[in-house]
Amino acid sequence: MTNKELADLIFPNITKTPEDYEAMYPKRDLMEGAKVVRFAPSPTGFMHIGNMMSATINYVLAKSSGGVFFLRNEDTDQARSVEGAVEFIHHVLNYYGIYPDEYEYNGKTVGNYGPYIQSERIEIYHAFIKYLISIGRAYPCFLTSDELNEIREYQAKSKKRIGIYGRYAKFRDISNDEAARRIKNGEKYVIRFRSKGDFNRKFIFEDLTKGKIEMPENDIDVPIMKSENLLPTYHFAHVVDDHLMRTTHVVRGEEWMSSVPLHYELFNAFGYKMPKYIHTSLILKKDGDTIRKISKRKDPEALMFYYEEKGYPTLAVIDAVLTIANSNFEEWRTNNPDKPFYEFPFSPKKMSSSGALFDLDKLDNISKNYISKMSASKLYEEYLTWAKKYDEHVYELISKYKEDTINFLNIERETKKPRKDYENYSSIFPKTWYMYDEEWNKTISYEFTKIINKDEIKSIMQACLDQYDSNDVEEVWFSKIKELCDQMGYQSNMKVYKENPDQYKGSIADFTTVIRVVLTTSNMTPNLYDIMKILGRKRMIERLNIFIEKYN
RNA sequence: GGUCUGUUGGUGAAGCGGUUAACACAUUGCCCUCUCAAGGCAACAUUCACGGGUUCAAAUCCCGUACAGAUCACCA
Repeated sequence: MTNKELADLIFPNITKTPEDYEAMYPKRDLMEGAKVVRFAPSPTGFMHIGNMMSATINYVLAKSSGGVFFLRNEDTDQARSVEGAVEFIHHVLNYYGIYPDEYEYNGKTVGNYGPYIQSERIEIYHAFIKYLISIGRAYPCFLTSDELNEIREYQAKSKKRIGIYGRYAKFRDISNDEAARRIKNGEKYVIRFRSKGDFNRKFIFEDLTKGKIEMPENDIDVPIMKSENLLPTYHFAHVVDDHLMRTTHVVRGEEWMSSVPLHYELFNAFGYKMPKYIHTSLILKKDGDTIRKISKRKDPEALMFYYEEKGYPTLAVIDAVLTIANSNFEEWRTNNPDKPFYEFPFSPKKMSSSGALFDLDKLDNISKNYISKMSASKLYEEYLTWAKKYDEHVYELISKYKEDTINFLNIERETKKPRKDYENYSSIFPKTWYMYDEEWNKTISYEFTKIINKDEIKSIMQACLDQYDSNDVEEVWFSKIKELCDQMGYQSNMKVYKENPDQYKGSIADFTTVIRVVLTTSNMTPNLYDIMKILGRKRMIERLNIFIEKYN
């Protein structure tokens, strides 16, 4: 029996050849230097920060070169597929504005190089496998999992290289007739690639971030098609898909480095040119004293749910990711504060070659800067959108008090050096809750610093309210406060006070703290003048009364 | 065990044979100041994992060692 006959026996219904597909998916007509890249997650888990980094880099690479960014769903491992994972991928990409040019979702396909879901490409893979069998570069292997385990154990024990190669490839050289007999017999089998490599020979391949790397040739007969669902393995799908989809640059995790020799041989077997590779380093996490790969199970910040729930601005997250990915992004960002991130000239060479710790402090800092530069109304919109999804109570309050909320968020905002006190939307309410009357029914503790005499506080408040005129500009208001301060035995000049603190009941700081705390319960708030203006006389009196009632 | 990669401060890092070893985050201190936030200023690696070599000169080049990570599935 010839190879061709064996191939026909295994794939009787496959009539197309690699050449047919070659014609169906011609080279893309793009400008010189345009990069074709892909984000190809497998829905075996929810999208995590590493995926995010990969997606972002791909997007930037495509956008900045006038190329194409497509999304491919790598769902060949159906046993491990997680419900909702695909939906979440689309959600995240959409949420962060990383829109693929080509994709397939909910029955809709965009792009001419599909299908973009691997399980729908099974016929294509079969045509390529059939071809390989017919030229003698692939064969059915009937090794059972018990046999496989035995081989592995033996190899481990005798310190040999692990894998199916050389004499361990038991079915590599059986006759086609025997293979056919076993298949007709109903025996389970996988299709393995027939490697021609020599482990003692080296080849050099160039990774765009790590540089030239010398590696031994592959000599392992890896499975390219699984026995159960007849789907290809990752390695084979990668070669077929990225060739037919005309990918120019493959961005993938460092863990794939060691399969480069295999991919190299696979591409060569078809006579195809390898794409360029950008192997990105892992994102690590410091756990006590040890540094390890970030874990979806242990580290909440590993999964993309985290950032959305906390309410980080999307662009802040992207900047944080790019800061880790490319060492000169930060510099570019300070020089180009308003440019969209995808205009960043990403350089694979500038990627760190060692793993980086994902630094949440850094994210907070980037995020604070972003939020401080938003207009109050824009911030309000974002805050509202976030609250609607993640905090109903806050949503109701800020909807009801829209004007107050915007005015409050605007305090010390539209200035050259705006306040930077919110790193995400979920951190706003804990710092602003006192603006909402409804919240005052809950337990209140007043955080006074120095003056704690109830009657004294009452008279200070009374005096300040008597003098309060909402038409006063800040300077006028404050000079009135100072005047009262001095009249009541406090010192309005901090310098003078510090020289002889014993001569006064307290300083202007102690004096204003009284007003601040009675009105907000907190001794740490933004500008008092603005807060009083937003509250208005009526509410200030109410709050004084609440104080008198509750404070002992 | 084989194969590959890496190792500059608490973190991300710049550096590519001669620099006071950038910058950013964090931390600490001071200043400013009605609190807070912000801002300003300053401190924080006598040294680039270790050992050897090349050189007038090494974080930078070479060799070795140690340590760390990745990978060696019909998972991606």
